[in-house]
Amino acid sequence: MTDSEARSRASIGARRSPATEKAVLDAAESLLAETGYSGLSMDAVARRARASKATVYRWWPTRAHLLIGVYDRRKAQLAMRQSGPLETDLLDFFEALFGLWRQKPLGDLFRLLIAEAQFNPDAMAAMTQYAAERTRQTETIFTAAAARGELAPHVDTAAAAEVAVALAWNHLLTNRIAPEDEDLRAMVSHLAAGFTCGAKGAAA
Amino acid sequence: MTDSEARSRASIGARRSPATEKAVLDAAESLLAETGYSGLSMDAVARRARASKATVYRWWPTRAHLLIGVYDRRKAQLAMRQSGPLETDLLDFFEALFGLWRQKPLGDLFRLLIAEAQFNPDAMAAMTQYAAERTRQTETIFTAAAARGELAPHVDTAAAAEVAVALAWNHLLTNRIAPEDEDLRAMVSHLAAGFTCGAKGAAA
Amino acid sequence: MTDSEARSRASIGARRSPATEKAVLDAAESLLAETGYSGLSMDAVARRARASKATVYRWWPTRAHLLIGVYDRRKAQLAMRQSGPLETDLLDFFEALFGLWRQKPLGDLFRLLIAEAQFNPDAMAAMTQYAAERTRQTETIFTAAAARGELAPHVDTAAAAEVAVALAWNHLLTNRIAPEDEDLRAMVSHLAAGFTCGAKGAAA
Amino acid sequence: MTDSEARSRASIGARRSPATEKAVLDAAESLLAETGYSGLSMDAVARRARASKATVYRWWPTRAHLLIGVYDRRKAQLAMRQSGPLETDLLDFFEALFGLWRQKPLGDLFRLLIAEAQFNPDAMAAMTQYAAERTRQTETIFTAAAARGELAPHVDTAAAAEVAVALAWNHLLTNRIAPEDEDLRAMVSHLAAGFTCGAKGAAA
DNA sequence: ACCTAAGCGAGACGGTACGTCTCGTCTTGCG
DNA sequence: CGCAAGACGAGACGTACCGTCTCGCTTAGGT
Repeated sequence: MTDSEARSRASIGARRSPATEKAVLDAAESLLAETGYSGLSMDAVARRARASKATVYRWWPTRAHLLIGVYDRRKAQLAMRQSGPLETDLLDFFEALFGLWRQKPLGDLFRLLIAEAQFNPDAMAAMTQYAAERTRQTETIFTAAAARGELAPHVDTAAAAEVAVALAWNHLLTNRIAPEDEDLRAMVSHLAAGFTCGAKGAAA
Repeated sequence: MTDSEARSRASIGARRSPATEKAVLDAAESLLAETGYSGLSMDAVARRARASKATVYRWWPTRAHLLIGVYDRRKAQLAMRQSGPLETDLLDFFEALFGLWRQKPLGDLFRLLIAEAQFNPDAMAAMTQYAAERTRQTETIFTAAAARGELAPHVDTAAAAEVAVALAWNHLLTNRIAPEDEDLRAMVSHLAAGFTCGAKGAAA
Repeated sequence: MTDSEARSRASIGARRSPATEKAVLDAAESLLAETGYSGLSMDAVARRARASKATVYRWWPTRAHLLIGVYDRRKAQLAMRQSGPLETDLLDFFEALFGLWRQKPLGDLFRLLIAEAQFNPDAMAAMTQYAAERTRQTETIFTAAAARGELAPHVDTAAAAEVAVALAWNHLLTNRIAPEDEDLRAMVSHLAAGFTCGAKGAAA
Repeated sequence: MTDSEARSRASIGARRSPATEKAVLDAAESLLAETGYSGLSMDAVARRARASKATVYRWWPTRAHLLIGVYDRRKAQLAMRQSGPLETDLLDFFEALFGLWRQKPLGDLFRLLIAEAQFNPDAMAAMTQYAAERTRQTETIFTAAAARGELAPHVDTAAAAEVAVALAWNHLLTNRIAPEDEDLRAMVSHLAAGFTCGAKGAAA
């Protein structure tokens, strides 16, 4: 956004200005990248976006809303493969997810969202909704495995997805999403064994 | 007595004052309980503890250090029973842990510690250390089950403990630690099944 | 530049609040009267004026500016009589000036201004400007005396005024502005003699 | 003062340590030179002198006492010549005095002493005493002139000295002690004329 | 030779002011 | 009416200095 753009962004009347929205979210994102979450103040965002504080507050009442706004623009789809066997699919899933989180600023954004959710109900709602979506998506790995007869009879696909997601979060929140992690391979192997043991088509 | 308290708080010379340390941590804890994390400002703590800001900063350089300080005083031991069978032990574990977290301010304290760890390396270190300790403790459930021959041959006790802890965290961070949760019972049952399936002594 | 002009014309923002200005100067003045210069802290002024520190700092960047602000509101005109003879006029001048300085808080205000000027260039500028004004005013005593033919031929009116003002300051700074001072009368008599000796109309 | 000197300066028993006194005054003086009066804090002096704050406070209860202490070590004698005529002697006096004040840190020291005296009674006492001494010294110029018959009959030597000193102060406090000042020459000439006019031996 | 008393460096302590920053609200005038 | 600009009250930030205190030491001078 250049200065002249900013200057021309005065008002479009009694409607929300898309140019301002973009300017504000751009400012928020660049501030996050440059100075971290602590640098994401409403003042700084307004200043950098050449927006008035009133405007920022009108559309993003708290800094958590800004975080969510940036996050929503950025959140990416994860390509899920369910070609089997389960262990391979699970490893693919974890590696794809960790790879996504390793891209700046996606992983940090999600960490911050989880952290913010511990204080802020709005952030909690946004985070919960996203988590549910991700869990549902993850569940497809297990429904596909079930269709292939790989799953043990006791396995509930939703519960299995929750276990996988919980482990992924745990790694994110404790800074263990580095690539080529041998522990990750062992963990996935162990997990798959628990879900497939006793199934007829296991590891077939 | 106020007088002797006051006099003993006056000064003990060029050594750290234990009375002040207690006063500051008490103040921090009560502020956390009353006004939440956002109310835990260095100013407010110093004011309530009748300590000078310099003293607070001398020993607790950031608000995260205060959080860790309060948390360290409060962190409780969890009574672990390994009488078997595994499913019962696991349910006991989750219910005891969630019960602990439901006590004010323990659960919030740990949530805040995890959240703070996402920005603050000191908090991350404290949190990581505590998490490791808790995971090791949790592992005993599984080693006992293994000794009883309940565990499936593929199960690694450390990995199993990590799964259990990750699930517990996930529930805490998404506000699902309410008592008498039927989902919890189902989850534990599902988990135990994965760990025991195929073992000779399973559900014996 | 057209660009900056355009931007500056786009919006002028909110205006300075006169009520706040008065409240701050009132607070500063009352604090000076009650607790002296050392009690004139920015914090205390903001507190008493129910103004935010940012506001105080916005308009009075240092406590010297507050001092100057209070002083500017208070500085009084001195009624000068030039009815002659010079000795009477001079005595009138010193007694009127010392009388003014004896009124709380004027004398202290000026002493503080002179003291502050020894560290602070802003205070020095304000003080210098005021001193020049006062000296010019004082000079009228001597120009009137010259018009009446009372002055010795060697006397430069500006230099004479400087001598008078320097003596007045000296008395202020060494705490000798008490009323009915016999020394003052002697000093003035001596001074007048030096300025008039040898003049045709002297003491006529 | 080297570090080892400082370390060996532990104590000489139940009497005041001259080494410490020197170290403290040296520290105060160098701080004044480097950072001005505002940098002359008790903490900084103690730190630089490797003295304890208690020791500094024991012997110099306020920072004004430090100022006076430094000033007393530094104050210099002024060589006074009374060879006549008065105008030359006066010009010599002013030029010698201004030359002294122009030497770092003497002029600033005296300005600060006068400023400090406006708040602090101790500083006022020290300053008053020094001023009296200087005035008495200055008076010798006029008594010598009187002995030579240069003085007009109305002139009181004490009053004349006060006028001279007041003018000198005025120049110091308003930053007009630069060398080779033509105004100074005019002022002195004017002053001398006032003191000598009508005397038999004037300009003899 | 011992004892007492004071001075000493060190630095923790309760306070409080510093000057800056952010918060969320409000006001002003342009488009 | 939305907008940029920005003043405002409130108050936290982290640093610095205030003056007081205790600590453990060193040493002078009296016993």
